[in-house]
This record gives sequence, C-alpha cells and structure tokens, in this order.
Amino acid sequence: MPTKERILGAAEELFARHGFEGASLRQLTAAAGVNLAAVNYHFGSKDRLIEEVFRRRLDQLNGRRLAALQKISGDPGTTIEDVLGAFIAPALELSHDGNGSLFMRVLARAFAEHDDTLRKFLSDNYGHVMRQFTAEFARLLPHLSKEELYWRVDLVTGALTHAMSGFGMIQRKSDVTEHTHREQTAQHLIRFAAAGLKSP
Amino acid sequence: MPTKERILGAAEELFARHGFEGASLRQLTAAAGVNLAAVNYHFGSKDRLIEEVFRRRLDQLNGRRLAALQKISGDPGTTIEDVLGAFIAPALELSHDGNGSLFMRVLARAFAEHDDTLRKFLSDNYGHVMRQFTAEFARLLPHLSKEELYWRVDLVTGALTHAMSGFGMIQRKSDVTEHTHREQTAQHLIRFAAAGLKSP
DNA sequence: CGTATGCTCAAACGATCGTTTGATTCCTGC
DNA sequence: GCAGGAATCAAACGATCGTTTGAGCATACG
Repeated sequence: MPTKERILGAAEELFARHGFEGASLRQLTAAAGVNLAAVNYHFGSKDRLIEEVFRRRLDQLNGRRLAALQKISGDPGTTIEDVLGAFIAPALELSHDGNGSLFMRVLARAFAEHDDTLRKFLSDNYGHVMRQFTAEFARLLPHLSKEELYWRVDLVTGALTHAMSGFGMIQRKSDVTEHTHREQTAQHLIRFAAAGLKSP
Repeated sequence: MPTKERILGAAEELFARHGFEGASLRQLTAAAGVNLAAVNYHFGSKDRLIEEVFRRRLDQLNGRRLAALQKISGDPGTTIEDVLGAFIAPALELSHDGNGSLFMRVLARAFAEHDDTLRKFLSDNYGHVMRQFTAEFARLLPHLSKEELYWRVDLVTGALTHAMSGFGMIQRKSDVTEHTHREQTAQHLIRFAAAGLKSP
C-alpha cells in the first residue's frame, strides 16, 4: 500500500483512540510502518494530515448521502423515515468498511474539540449537505417554523453522533456481530428521531 | 480564593477549551495565578486533578437531579416531560452559575475520550442516577421492552450532551442572553426527547 | 551511462510536557 | 516568640513533542 494511504489509515485509528493532540506522529508513523518524516513530507504538517483524514471520508460519505437524498427528494411518497435513512445509511455502510467505523469516532471528537478552524473547515466543505437535508425536512414538516426545525435537526445530529460513534453506555453483546449491532442502532435511531421531528 | 479552588476553576475552563491533553499544567497554573508545582502538591497528578474537576460538579449536579426525581417519582400525575425536566433543569442551573456552563463541555469531552478509566469512574460514581431515571421512565412507558427503553434513553443522553455542551451549529443570537438561550435549548430538548421516548 | 526526481531514512533541532526537588515563606499552636 | 507543619516558589529532571535537515536510495528519462 502506498505510504500516504498507510499514514491516513493509522491516523484515523489513533485519532479515534487518543484524540488529535493525544496521538503523536511517532506512534502514528510506527503504526503505519513508515518513517517519522513521511508525514511532513507527504502532508506538510500534522494539521494538514488531520484535514486530509476528514476530507477522504467525508467526500465519500456526503456524496452518498446527497445521492440517496436526490433519489427521494420531492417525491410525494417520501417519508421522514426515508430522509433519515438517506442520511444514516451511508454512515452505516462506512462503518462496515474496514476501520471506517473508527472515523465516526474521529468525527465525534471534532465536534467536541470546538476548534474554530476545524468547525469552519467542516462548515465550508460540507455545510451544503446539512442544508439540503434540512430543506427536505422543511418540505415534509411545513407546520414547523424555521427556528423550530433547526433545533430539531440539531438534536437529531446530536443523537446520531452519539449513537454512531459508540459514545453511549449500550455495549454490543458478544452474541451480536458488529454489523448487526450497527444495523440495530440505525433502526432505533431512525424511529426515535422521526418521532422527535414529527412532534406537533 | 483558596489555591485548590482557583486551580479547579482554571482547569474546568482550559479542559473545556483545549481538552485534557491539550491543556498543559503551565497554561493552567498561569491562568489560576498559582505556582506550577501547586497542582502536584494539592492533587498528586494531572489525572487526579481531572477526576476532581468531575467530582466537584457531578456531586452537586446529580444530587439535584435525584432530589428533583424524588419529588415526582411514583406520582400518578407525573409525565415524561416532568422526568426529563428533573434531569435537565439541574444542568441548566449549573450552566447559569459562573463558568458551570463550561463543565458541560468538559463532560462532552469525557464521552468523546472513550477512555476506559474515565468511563469506569463515571459509571461507578454516577451510574445509579441513570438507573433511577431509567426506572421511572420504565414505569411511565410500560409497553416498551427493556432493551427498547435502554436504546431510547441512550439516544436522549446523546441529544442532551450535544445540546447542552453547545456542540451544535445553532449559535446564540446577539439579542438573546446566554440564560435565555439555554432555557430555550432545554424547552426544545424536552419536547423532542419526550416525543422520541413516547413513540409507540 | 549520467543525471535528474521522488522518496525514505537516521539524526538532530528547539520547544514543551508532567513531575520532582530543595529551599523559602507563611501561618498556627504551644 | 518560637518551633513546626503547610504552602509556595524557582529551578531542574528526563521524556516526548512537531518539525527540519541532509545524506542515501530508488526509479525513470535523455
């Protein structure tokens, strides 16, 4: 595997486990089996590496989300659950692919960081995705004020981040595969969020 | 103010802003206006300081939560919204008191850390609070299976953490006080969570 | 063959980390 | 008023941090 890919993979894992500050380039390059200087050579700096970790996954994730939304957007038969599914399913697929599940934890850390630079990066690059989903929710929930809708979408985001990153206290039981566990998480999440959104 | 209190206050602020690894003892003691060695003298180590930051706030927070729950527990007139209020209101009061609001961000970081030691500490010391609230929800939602209930409570926790720590993209408008903003957050949260919990 | 070009490597840079030390100051109780 | 523990202080400890350097290696092109 090319050096850049090995670095990105190891970075994803260690950022998820120890945070951006907590994971050192020495641990990281050792885990990737590359030289210490390789990070600065290929990415310029640790901060640029962090951005690249996000870009790689979010490009794919949000691309799939928008594609799924496109398919059902405007359709009179589309339900709240369908829209939630379009948002959640790609995250589910990602978490089934290799250590993609770790990326959801990285994403959760980014929220916790409250770092303005990072927030601006995420907002600039992927804010339009949230806007399109919110617009679709607005179409399906015309009785809600703009402000009320924003609040609810924000709360859905919170529950989603919490659930998909494995924050919660609910631990996977040993007789359930990781795959099944995530599927169940998504099902519960969609039902819960749909009820919250539909609340009069 | 005594040295220990000044350290705890500065620690809360810097842990919220820069994380546990990101905030150094040198920044921290400088902000508190105390000597560098004071942390190790009064707390033993940085890790023990972190635990003390949690203990100080959570003792008060969960004490108030249980007291509020005690008042309404078992009452036939009690609603889901009441129980949610008993859980959320003390967090709201805390966030109105000085830099108590920063503590909610510290708490959110603790979730993101995924650190086993920290999780065990929180679970051991304050798990019984979650258990009592869950029991009251179970009484009010007898049609839900134990598993289903656990899932929903977990998702409520996620939305709560997200909202109260100010993760979300919703920013307070300049014509609204911090106090009012938090009140509104709590109102939206209670309505949203109640709908999710009550979902058939 | 010679020589660019892209990449890897060990080593070192200065800065900063958490912690410890030993001297000094403060304050309390006899 | 003085002994003695509590608290504060400047300084230093070894370790580790992100980054830079310059030599060495490889592959491709004239």
